[in-house]
Amino acid sequence: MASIAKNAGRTASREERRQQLIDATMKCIAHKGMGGMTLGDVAGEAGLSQGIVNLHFESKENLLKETLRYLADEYKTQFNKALEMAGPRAADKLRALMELDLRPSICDRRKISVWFAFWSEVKSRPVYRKICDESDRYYEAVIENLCAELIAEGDYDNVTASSVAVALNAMTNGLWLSYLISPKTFDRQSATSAINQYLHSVFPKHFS
Amino acid sequence: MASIAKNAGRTASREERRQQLIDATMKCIAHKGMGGMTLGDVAGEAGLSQGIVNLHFESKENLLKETLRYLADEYKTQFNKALEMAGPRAADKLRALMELDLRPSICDRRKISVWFAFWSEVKSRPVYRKICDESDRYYEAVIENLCAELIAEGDYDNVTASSVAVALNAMTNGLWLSYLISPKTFDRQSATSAINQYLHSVFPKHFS
Amino acid sequence: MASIAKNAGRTASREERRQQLIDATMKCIAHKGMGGMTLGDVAGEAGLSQGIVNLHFESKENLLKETLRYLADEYKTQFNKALEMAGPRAADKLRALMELDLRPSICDRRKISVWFAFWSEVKSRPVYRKICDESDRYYEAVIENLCAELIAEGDYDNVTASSVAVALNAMTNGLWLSYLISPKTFDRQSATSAINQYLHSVFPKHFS
Amino acid sequence: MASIAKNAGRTASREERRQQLIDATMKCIAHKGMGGMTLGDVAGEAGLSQGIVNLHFESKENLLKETLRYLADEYKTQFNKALEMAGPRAADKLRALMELDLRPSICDRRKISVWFAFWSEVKSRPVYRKICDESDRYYEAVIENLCAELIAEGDYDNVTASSVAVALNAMTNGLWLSYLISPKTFDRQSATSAINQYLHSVFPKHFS
DNA sequence: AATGAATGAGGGTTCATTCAT
DNA sequence: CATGAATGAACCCTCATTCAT
Repeated sequence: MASIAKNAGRTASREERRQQLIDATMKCIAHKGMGGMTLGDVAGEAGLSQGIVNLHFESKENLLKETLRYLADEYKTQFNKALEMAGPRAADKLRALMELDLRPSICDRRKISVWFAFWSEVKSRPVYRKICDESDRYYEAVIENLCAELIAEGDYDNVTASSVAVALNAMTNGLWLSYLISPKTFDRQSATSAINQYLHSVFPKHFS
Repeated sequence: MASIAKNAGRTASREERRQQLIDATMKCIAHKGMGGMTLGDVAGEAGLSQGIVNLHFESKENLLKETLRYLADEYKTQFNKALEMAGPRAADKLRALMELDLRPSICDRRKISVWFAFWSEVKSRPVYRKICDESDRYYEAVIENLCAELIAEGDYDNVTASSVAVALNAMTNGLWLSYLISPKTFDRQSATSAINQYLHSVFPKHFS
Repeated sequence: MASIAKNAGRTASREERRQQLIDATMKCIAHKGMGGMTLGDVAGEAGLSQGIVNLHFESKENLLKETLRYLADEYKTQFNKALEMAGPRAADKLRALMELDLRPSICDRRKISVWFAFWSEVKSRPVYRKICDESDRYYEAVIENLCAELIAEGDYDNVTASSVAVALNAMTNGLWLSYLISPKTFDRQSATSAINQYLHSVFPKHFS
Repeated sequence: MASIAKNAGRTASREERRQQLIDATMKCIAHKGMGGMTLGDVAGEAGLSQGIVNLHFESKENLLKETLRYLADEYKTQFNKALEMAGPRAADKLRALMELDLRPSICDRRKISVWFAFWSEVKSRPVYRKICDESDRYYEAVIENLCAELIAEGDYDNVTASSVAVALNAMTNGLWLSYLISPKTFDRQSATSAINQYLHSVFPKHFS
C-alpha cells in the first residue's frame, strides 16, 4: 500500500504523463517566467524525477514547443465548441466568442502569462511564430466571416468586416494584457463593457 | 564647482555608456528572447568587454529593470510630446495618440518584442508589474479624460469614457501583437483602418 | 538428473544471450569507443530491451570484464588450435602462429579496436591488466619455447629465444596498430613480408 | 602574500594555461582511462576551477584533440632532435631513433597509456586517425630512407627497406604495449635486447 | 526471462559575477 | 574606467540502474 504511493510515478500512460508535464510547465512559466523556469522545476511540480522531461520530450526546447501547441489546440477546441453551441445567428456566435476570451478558464492570469511568454519569443523562435500565426489567421477569418454576415444583414456602411475583425482580435488580446498588468483595478466587468460598447457602436442593430 | 565641472565629463560619459548598454540589451532581447539573452551578448553588441554590464548596472536583474524603465520613460516622453504638439482639441489629441502607437519608431517589431518580454514576466516579477501598471494607469487616465471631453462635446450617450479608454488601450496593444505575429500579412494600414473605424463608430461627430 | 536436463535448455539460452550481448558490446566499443559506448547501445545492437544487460551481467563494469575475458579466451582457443594443426615441427608451429595474427577473422579492425580499448585502460583497471598479462605471458612462453627449439636445431648464436619471443610478440601487436591507423595504405601483404623477413633474418635455416 | 597563493590561478599566459591543462588531461587519462576522465578531474588536477577547460578549449572533444596533437608534436620534436644529434651516419641515426622510443621520458607508462587511449578511438573518431596516420607516415618514411641507405651501404639482399621500416615501427609500438601490460616482468633491458638483436640480424655489418 | 518507464547521480557546458591588471 | 581571465553555481542532458509489470 505504501508502495502504491511510492510508486505512483511508475504508473501512467505515456499520454497522461506528457499532459501532466505540460501542465507543470505552464505553471512554472507563469511562476518563474520563461527564462527562469527549469526542467527541475517542472519535474518537481509534477512530483517526478529530474530526468523525466527529457525522457518524454527529448529536450527543453521540444517541451516548450509542445506546450505551445497544446495551448493553441486547447484554445481552438474551446473556440470551436463556443461557435457550435452559440446557435445559428452570427450575432450570437460573435458574442459567444467574445465571452469565451473573458471566461475564467481562459482569461486566467496564469494562462495569459504563458501566452505572453510565447509571444515574447515569437521574434527569436520562428516555430512559435508559425504556430501562433496559424491560429490567429484561423480565428480572424472566422470572425471576419461573422462580421461580413452582420454587415450584410444590418446594411452597415462605413465599416469593413476585415477592420472589425482586426480590431476585435486586437482588443481581446489587449484586454488580457490589461488584466495581466492590473489584476486589482481591472476586472472582467470593465472588459465586458468595453467589448459590448464596441459591438454596439459598430453593429447597433445587432447589439444593444 | 571645479569638481562638478570636472565630473561632468565623466558623468556624461557614464550616462552615455549606460544608454549604450540599454540599447544593446533591447537588441539582444529582441534577437534572443529574454531568457536567451546573456550579459556577454549585451557587452558584445555594445562592442565592449565581458564585465562591463556589472560595472555599470551591478547585476543582470538591475539592467533589465533599468531597461524597462527606460522603455517606459521613452514612451512617456513621446506620449507627452504628441499630446502637446497636437493642438488644443481633444479629438486631435486622441488621434495623435493613436498615431503615436503606430508610428514606425514605436511600432517596430524589435521594440514590441521587448515590451512583450517584460509583460510576459509581469506575473513573476512584481517590479515589472509595478512599472507597467503605473505607466498604463497614466495613459488610460489621459485617454479617458480626452474621451470624456469628446462625450461632453458630442453629447454621445450609450458610451462611457472609461470603456472607450479601456478599449482603445487594449486595441493598440493588441495591434502590436498582431504585427509581431504576422508581420507579412499585417500592416500599419490595416491597423490604422481598424482604429479609425472604431473612433468613427464611437465618436461619429469627431471622426469621419 | 531430470532437473539438469530441464535446466540445460535454460542454461543454454542464458549462455546464448550472454554471448549475444558480448558480441554487441564489441561492436559498440569498436563503433563508439570505450567511453562512448552505452548499455542502451548494446541492448539496441542486440535487438533487446534497456534493462537486459544488468539482468545478465549485473553491471556495466562486469559486462566489460566478461567481454575482455571472452576476447582473451577466444584468442587462446584459436592459438591452441593453430598450434595443434600446424604439425610437429617448431618452425611450422611458429609460422602458423604468425599467420594466425594476420588471419582476417582475428586481424580485423573492429576486433583490434576492442583490444586497444582494453589495453588503453590497463593502467587504470587492474583487472584488465591481470587478464591481459596472463594471456601474454602464456603466448610468449610458448613462442619462446618454439624459438629455443629452433635455436637448438639451427645452432644459431647471437640470438636468445627470449629476445626473439619479445620481438615477435611486440611486432604482431604493433602490426595491428598499423592496420588500425592506416587501413588504406597498410595491408596484410606488407605485414606478412615484414614478419617473414624477420624470421628469415633470425632463423635463416628455417625460414626462406 | 596570501593573495599570491590565492590568486595563483589568475596569472598565467594563455599558452601556459593551455599547456597546464593538457598536462593535467594526460595525467587524468592515464589515471582514469579515456572514458572515466572528466573535465572536473582535469580542472582539479590543474588546481583550477570547473569551467576552466571550456574557457580555454571550448569543449571536451576539442581538449582531447589538442591533447593528441600536443602528444604528436612533442614526439615529432624529439624525433627530429634525436635525428639531428645522432651524427651523419644512417646506422647512428637509426639507433638513436630506437633509443628514443625506449627513453624514460617517452617510454613511460603514463604517456603510453595516453597513446593507447587515442589509438583505441581511432576507429570511432576520424580526427584521431588522421593525426596518428600523418605522424606515422612521416616516421616510417624517415626510417625507410635510413634503411635504404644501410641496404645500399651493406649490400644486403633478401631485405627491403620498406619491410624493415614496417617491422621496426611495429616493434617499438608493440614494446610499449608489453611495458604497459607487464611493467614488472618487462624492462627496458629486454626491449633493448630485442631491438638490437633484430638490427643485428638484418644489418649485421652495421650493428654488432 | 524480459520489458521499458522511472530514477537520480553525475557529466559537459553556460554564464553572472568577481578580481587582478 | 575598462578589461578579460577565472570562478563556481546551476543548468540541461545522459545513462547505469531499479522495479512494477
